[in-house]
Amino acid sequence: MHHILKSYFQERTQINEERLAFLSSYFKEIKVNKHEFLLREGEVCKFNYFVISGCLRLYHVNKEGLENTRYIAFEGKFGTSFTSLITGQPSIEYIQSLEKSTVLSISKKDFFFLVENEPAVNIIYRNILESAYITTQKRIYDFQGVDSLQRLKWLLEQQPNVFNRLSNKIIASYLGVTPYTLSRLKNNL
Amino acid sequence: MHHILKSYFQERTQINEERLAFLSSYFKEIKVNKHEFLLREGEVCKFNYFVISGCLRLYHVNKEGLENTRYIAFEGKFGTSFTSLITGQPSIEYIQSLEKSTVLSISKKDFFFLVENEPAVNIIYRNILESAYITTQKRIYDFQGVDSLQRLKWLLEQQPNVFNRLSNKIIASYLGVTPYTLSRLKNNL
DNA sequence: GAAAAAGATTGCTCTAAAGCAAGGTTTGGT
DNA sequence: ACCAAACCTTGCTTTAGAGCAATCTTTTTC
Repeated sequence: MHHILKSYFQERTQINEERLAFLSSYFKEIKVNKHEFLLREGEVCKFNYFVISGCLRLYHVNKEGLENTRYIAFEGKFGTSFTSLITGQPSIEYIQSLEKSTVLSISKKDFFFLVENEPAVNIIYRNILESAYITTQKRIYDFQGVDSLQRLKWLLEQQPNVFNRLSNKIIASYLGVTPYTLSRLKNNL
Repeated sequence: MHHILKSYFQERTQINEERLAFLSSYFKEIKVNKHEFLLREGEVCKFNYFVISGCLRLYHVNKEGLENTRYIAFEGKFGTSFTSLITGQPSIEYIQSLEKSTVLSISKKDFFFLVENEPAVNIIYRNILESAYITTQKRIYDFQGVDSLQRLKWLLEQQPNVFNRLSNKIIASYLGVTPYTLSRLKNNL
């Protein structure tokens, strides 16, 4: 049982060691290389991932071939394409590791079994959805109608990890600007 | 008990008449005029609303005074500032009726009581959060890096109610363009 | 550790959409 | 039904950021 997963549950629920050991038995540790894919567009997402080290990126490629990054899951966070996991439809987004990473993987079936039958996981799932709601509301309001320099400053303040650990190409696709523009913006910081 | 609320629960859960009657007793019908506010920026949100007729708009005003509309709840939908409801923090967004509307209101306390104690409401809440997740993922991917004409076409296809029932000013603030631009775009449809 | 590939920077040009102004239209209040 | 206020449209100007090309730098691979 990984101490990062343990803390994650203990910070958010009252759960005893026995239940923790039980539910953690459903997670399987996997190692992924930099730039490896855990899900590709068109595939149905069958797993939820909890990042132990490294990070996962959720992104979409539009018809013009333009990449759009929606979320980065760093260590200590869950990350998956919940839209595909929930609906069972093929995913429109990719899940890719951006660094050599270790993640815990749990199957969709097991995850939703625990959501129904293990109160702590029910709380965790609600928590994930609520956090996603709050984060996305913030992102919509802070991005729309705001110029790119302000968005960059927002990122620096709100998500310093994204700015410090990831390449400009990824940051640009997160901010919704071209790498050219991002490069220029950095001169104005 | 309102038949629209009844259908809402029956479509999403297995719930009997008795439990339905019980939980519906927590909702109180209120009438609001066009352009009336149910929540203003800075206030803590204390209610969840279910729209019977008319519609509610969730929007934010940024420091430049620019309005940004995030969500429209039409009849048969729940709508509130969940971020403020969940966190207990003052809301950064307004809730305003855009038409003469009838809504069912349930207090935050009662709502979360039912989420914990009435399985159907627990399912409904999860359902609301999951839908919000799916909708917002879609919106982020379909809006970012896409020009304004394509966004307008998307709206027409995905949310015809927004296009048909609301003023251009509101539609523009939903699409993230100025009313000038929207007016011109409509010539290119 | 060298070659290749991917990524970053910067000058220049181009374009989508913002911003302003003025005139026309619709809506709402009394 | 009338007046005021809000809203919509359209011509003109300005601007933020896209797109391309060339060069430089860092990272990956064998």
